[in-house]
Amino acid sequence: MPLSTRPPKEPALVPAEIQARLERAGLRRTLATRAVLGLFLANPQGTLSHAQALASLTARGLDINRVTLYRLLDRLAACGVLQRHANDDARTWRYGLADTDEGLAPRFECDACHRQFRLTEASEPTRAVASDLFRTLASLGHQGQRVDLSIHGTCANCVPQEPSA
Amino acid sequence: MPLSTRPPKEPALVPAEIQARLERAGLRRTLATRAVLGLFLANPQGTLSHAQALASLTARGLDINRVTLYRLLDRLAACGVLQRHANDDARTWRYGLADTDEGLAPRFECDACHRQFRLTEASEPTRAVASDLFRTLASLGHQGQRVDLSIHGTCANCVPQEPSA
DNA sequence: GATATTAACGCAACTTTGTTGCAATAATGG
DNA sequence: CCATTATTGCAACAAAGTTGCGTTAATATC
Repeated sequence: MPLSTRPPKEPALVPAEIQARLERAGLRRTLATRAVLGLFLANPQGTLSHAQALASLTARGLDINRVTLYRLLDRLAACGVLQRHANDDARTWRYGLADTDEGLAPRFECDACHRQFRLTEASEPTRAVASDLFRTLASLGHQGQRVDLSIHGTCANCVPQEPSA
Repeated sequence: MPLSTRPPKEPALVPAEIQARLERAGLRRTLATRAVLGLFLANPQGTLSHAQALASLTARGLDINRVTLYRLLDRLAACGVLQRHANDDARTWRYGLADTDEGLAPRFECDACHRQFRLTEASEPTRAVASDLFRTLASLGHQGQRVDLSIHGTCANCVPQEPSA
């Protein structure tokens, strides 16, 4: 069941990899940091906008200032825990857990409900294309560094054929 | 020589495909429309932000209102002549000629000079991945509609090893 | 060619999203 | 416990894009 609607569970254990990045960056363990991290860990393939994250936090009773959240998300992205990218449908940023392994998974966004998640099933071909592109770029004298693959469409929940009610 | 710095040439002939789309959408042939179209046709693989387009127009003596340009770019995107996508480095839109054929050309953006262009050379393996992704999505119950592939890196002009001066 | 219709334009005001300055607070190390 | 300094909250700011509305000018029709 992809794109679950249930709210993410409590903080959860912080994976060693992430813990290490936080420490290396000298980030403190504050209430906000743990809550936000918990948000992303509860749905590792999903992405959240600042507004969505704020709403989730508020919904669970955490009264985090909007500026604080902006800065926290920035910080987490800066130290490599989160990955930030532009939302293609609005002038906003979207954040998701950074790939800890080599996994370069394409992002899928539903144009109806605007939820996003990573397509880990397709990370293999994506990797292949990435290296192909890097080769092509190199032959032209350019230097490729980061490949970003995203697919827009309609998710299972929003496909008209499937009433699901 | 990719990413030429020279200003695009004059209006140029409007390809039939584009002309058809303009007419189908009932767009009028105004000074602004022709000028903007000329901008993109002069560098078919490149993309322009609103600000860049406005600067180019102003530079060649055309005093187009900024709101008018916003609306014109929207209109051209709406009727399928241009393609709009979010700029990954700033909260802005970027416009480029829409692919007329089936080709899904990845976009390359130089993180140093922020110029962008389409990598037409790499469209073959990319095309394969697109249909592959659609299959994967379908098997999960989702419906893929549009694939967007972008690469960030450093372009030949900005690679430190190559002085080029 | 004159006239009516309406897309396109220009201006000003507004909205959304994100950022900055700064004083107050609270993790963390000793 | 105390000092240090990352983090927070507030308010004010800034950039990019949008909306309302009266005016201009393509296009169609006579």
